[in-house]
Amino acid sequence: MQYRGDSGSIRMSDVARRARVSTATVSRVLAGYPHVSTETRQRVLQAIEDLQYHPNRLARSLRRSASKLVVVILPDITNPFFSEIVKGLEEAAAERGFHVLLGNTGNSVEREQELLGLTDERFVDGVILATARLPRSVLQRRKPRVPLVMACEYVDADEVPTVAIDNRAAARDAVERLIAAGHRRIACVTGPMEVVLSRDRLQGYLEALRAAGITPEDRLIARGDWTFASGYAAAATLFAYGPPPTALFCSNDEMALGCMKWLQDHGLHVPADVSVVGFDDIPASTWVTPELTTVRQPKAEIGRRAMSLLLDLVEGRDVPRLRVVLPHEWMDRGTVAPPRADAADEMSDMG
Amino acid sequence: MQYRGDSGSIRMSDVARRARVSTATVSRVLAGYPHVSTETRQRVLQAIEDLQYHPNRLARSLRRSASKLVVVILPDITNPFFSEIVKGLEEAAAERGFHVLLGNTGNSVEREQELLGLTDERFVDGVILATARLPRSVLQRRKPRVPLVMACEYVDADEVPTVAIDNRAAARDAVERLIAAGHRRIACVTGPMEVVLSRDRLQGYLEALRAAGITPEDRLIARGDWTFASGYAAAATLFAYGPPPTALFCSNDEMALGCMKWLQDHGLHVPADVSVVGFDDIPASTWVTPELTTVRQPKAEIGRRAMSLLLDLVEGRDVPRLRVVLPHEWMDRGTVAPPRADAADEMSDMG
DNA sequence: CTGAAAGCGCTTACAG
DNA sequence: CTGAAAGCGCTTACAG
Repeated sequence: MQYRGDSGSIRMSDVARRARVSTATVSRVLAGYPHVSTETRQRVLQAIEDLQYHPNRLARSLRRSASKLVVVILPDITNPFFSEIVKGLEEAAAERGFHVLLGNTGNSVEREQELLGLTDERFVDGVILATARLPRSVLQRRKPRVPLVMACEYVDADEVPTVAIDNRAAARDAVERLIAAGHRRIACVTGPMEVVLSRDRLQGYLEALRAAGITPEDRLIARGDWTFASGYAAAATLFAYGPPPTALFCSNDEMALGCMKWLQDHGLHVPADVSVVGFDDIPASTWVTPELTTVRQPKAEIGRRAMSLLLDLVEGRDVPRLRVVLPHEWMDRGTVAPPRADAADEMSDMG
Repeated sequence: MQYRGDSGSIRMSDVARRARVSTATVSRVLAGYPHVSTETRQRVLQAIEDLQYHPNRLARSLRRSASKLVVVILPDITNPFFSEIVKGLEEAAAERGFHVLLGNTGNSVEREQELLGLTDERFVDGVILATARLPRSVLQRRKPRVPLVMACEYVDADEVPTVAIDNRAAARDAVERLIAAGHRRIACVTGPMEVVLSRDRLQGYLEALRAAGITPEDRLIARGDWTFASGYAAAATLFAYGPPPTALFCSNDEMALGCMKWLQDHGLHVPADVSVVGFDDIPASTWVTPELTTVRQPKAEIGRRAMSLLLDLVEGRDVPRLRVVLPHEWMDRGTVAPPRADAADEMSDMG
């Protein structure tokens, strides 16, 4: 194939020979080092141009022991939530002359390990971890070869730098809004319980109920796995028996959309019959009718802050705080309304 | 920070010293080279374990002049279409012992150049290009340092390896279905005209119309940029004046969803009043009600084939064909119906 | 079975 | 202003 023809890859020494200088000089020209005579510089530049020379980045990185490369480990690029996070990460990296490469784990622990391996092998200067399926014991045991910052997720370990919102408070807020609208039979669709975020959001839900004097019911808590399909299935479960919930609080938007679909498929109107609240504010939350009411995470900002924290660590700067908590925002759209009067009646029967 | 404490990174020579062997031997153990005495192997393994040694991948790659790393350049990870492509790519890479890292251009030509630069600098062994905003002249002028395969997109250049569907045929098929359902006033929402894919799909649309003896009307062609918002805006344009279309053929699903939203917001029913067809078959196409009828691309398969083609080139294997065309599929869901009788009447007036 | 030595392609003190 | 030389951390013929 024509692509194998690079066996004779051009090296710096080729440029040096052509320009009749040493490689040291070529290197200096490339680095923009000031003390090089204009004439020599010209010759070198010309030779580089003639030869279409590109420095070997592997060699450079090895020598400098810095690659100016950061890897971002994502659980699932399928999840639109991460798109904006990545945008923020990339912005902040570009500003400081770093490249970012994305590693997709597809929720596989092995892939996550493999990608973290890239950092053990010092192939990159730093890593952003936007997932943590890896048991936290493993994460703590690792002695990081390069700086690591967690975005969105966190581990309880004291010293892992993290940028995220307060998930518990955000969930509590959301459920309080439902309660304020008059709901009392509020169901919760959670994410996988192995993920701290899911536990936090469930926690917030429970806190809000208790604070309002509502006793949580097991039957009103359904577990999903973040996907649309799992939201759809969760709704089916929640409406299977017993007095049905009048509102659903979902741990992410995709599951909330799944719930809405199930409700529509079964002749229930949102929000007239059932209110639905999501979490994250992904683009698709405004693609449906009615548009989804949700808790917005400042995604781009999380990305920017996480990257800038990481690069501070990479560059050995002084970092004031290792944990950054960003504010969430209530996006009041079309899926929350007061419960129907008859639902309220039922409720007073129960009370 | 604790993270800077790696100044004294463990090298192979440390392992060698501790195991009382040469680095050559350590390297052999690591490589699983057979002719090493069991005893020596044990000592080396123990030393590696004790020291928590990880080989420096930069050094290894430099020496071997192969990194076992492939970079995938994506226009926009926001686009769910690419998620499944990536899944296929990763599967095929993993099978053959390669890592894949994702590079997101965010539709920026500069970012695309930068990422291609990574290949000039031989940081990776190969590259998959799932976008090509770069003018094709540039792409052809480049003498690739490492193999490159295009996925989905293509350039007319004869010799760039490509895996994709036949976009023109797929679009023609879709529009023929609408015609078969009785539609004659069919609008088209295109992607950006700089992108070949958009031009191909528009071409297919025009071919289908002409083959049915329908004269294309400029006013029924609206240009979008792949986003939901642009689909929404396109619908507004198409229904602004003149006899309204009875069906919309959209160059991707996200724009189709935007059109559906506009129609719903304006009291028009899909598909009773207007039929809508998308392209790609992204997950969200089944999140809405009714579910979107669309043209499915075999995304995972495109990914797998593209990667396996790339790795064949990387490994210098013989490659039978440089261009692979995969079949598309018509996903008949809920957004296509015959036009209303009155719409048909209007039409005969025009005919 | 094992080691000494060269070399992958750069960069960077150290001289001059 | 410029070059000779050492070295980043590996791997791999070449000897023995």
